[in-house]
Amino acid sequence: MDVKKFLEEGEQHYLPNLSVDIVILGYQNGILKVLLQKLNDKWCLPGGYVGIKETVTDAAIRVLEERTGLKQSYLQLFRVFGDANRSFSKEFEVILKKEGYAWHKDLWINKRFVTLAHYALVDIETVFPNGGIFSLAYDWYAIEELPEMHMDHSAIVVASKEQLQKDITVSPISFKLLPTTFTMPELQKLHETILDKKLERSRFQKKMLAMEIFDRLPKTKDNAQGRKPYLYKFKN
Amino acid sequence: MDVKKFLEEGEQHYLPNLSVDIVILGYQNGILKVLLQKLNDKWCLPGGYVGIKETVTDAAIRVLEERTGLKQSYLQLFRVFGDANRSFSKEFEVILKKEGYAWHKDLWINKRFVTLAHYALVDIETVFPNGGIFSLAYDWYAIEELPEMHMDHSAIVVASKEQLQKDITVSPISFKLLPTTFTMPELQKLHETILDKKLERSRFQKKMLAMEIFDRLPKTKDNAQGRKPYLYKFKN
DNA sequence: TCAAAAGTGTTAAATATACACCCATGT
DNA sequence: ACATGGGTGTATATTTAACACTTTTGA
Repeated sequence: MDVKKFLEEGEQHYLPNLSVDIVILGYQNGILKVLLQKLNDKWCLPGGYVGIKETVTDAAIRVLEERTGLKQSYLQLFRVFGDANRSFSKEFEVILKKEGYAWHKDLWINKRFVTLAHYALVDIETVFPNGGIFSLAYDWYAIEELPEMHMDHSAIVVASKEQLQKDITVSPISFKLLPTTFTMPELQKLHETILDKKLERSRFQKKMLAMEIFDRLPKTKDNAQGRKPYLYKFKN
Repeated sequence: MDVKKFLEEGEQHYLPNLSVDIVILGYQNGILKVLLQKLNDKWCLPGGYVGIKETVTDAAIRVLEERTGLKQSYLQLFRVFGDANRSFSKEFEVILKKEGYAWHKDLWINKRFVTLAHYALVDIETVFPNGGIFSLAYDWYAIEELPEMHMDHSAIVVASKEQLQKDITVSPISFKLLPTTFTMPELQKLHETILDKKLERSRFQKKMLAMEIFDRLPKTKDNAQGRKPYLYKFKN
């Protein structure tokens, strides 16, 4: 869809005042990262709108696929941001005027939007990022070193991390951030990164293995020195 | 606000396609109950819409107060129901025609609505129920014996109970369903009702007291026989 | 053969569970 | 005084935590 059509006809296709934002989380070099896109001079979360005949869940899946190329990922609605003056009107005014589109204040995208905030866990190496029709650029940012972001989007990122911290202690989902095969030390490092604290090696390993959701494969050899750890993959 | 004005001017005051539903939970005679209102021939949840300049949270608080008279209650958004064809158009058609209002299919309330499902915990004795402008009646129903309900509203009730079951095992909120003072046996009975299982007396008591969030008062005497249990109230 | 990292075991502490015992009250 | 229900203690099992020991590997 091109921008002109999106601006003029969008309100016929999407529910007004409702958006879907996705904190797409990846993990690389021991750092938790978020996929952001540049809009005007600041950054924002990948997002989109809910089609008039589209389920909210389907909208989130679609947006995630549009931005990453991934069809199957862990995707979870975790909060609703519904402040009374949540609006991108200022941002759109600048960018649309700059790009030469006919901006006017009654455009549907200028309205107040309640957003359904999701987070997604992806294997960063399998992602083919795509910035969408408006953004000038996209990039992965360390979640602890966010750039200046529009509106409440950095708060949404922070909230997603807090939610993820709760979720991984209850439910085994962290491996979704890793390649299909990984070692226990790698999984432990990931947990430590998410939880911002050291975990005890023996206990962590036992807890993970006790769930019996991982299959042990032969060994890896990517370590500088010391014993080579086993590789695991998620069962089924 | 009267019905005519609500129908004609509502779309100027509320966000379209977005509603707030609240599962208002009370506890009486050892039974968990939901406050429902009658719309046409079936029942539905108390609900409302989000004012154009109103926070989502404020909208939920307002709806809860409108229906119960309560200003301070435990209120929690727990899920979003966003199916593509969620609409009350059929219900509104019947009821509005019956009541003699000018119904037409393009009325804003006939559209598809994404609903933000909340649950509230209230002391049932302090509630002054109010059915709102459309309903013919309101009543407390045992959560296990729901009447026929509109659309997905019974699914929302069921989902709220599941959420509550998770929440009370993690966070001490159950007492919000009781009067300001209560006994441990009463609190235990409440938990058993919510969780649908028996709990061991000694352990339950110790767990509750270990949290140190309740103050022990003198005794009660409402028991038929046996030793009188202590009364407790929530600290602060 | 030694250091580093991974895997496993062993013991102690903390929690959870089951049940027993004592206390207060009405009949 | 005894049956009933409430409060507390105790002994056991289970889970969590801390740390030690062993194995594998590269230098």
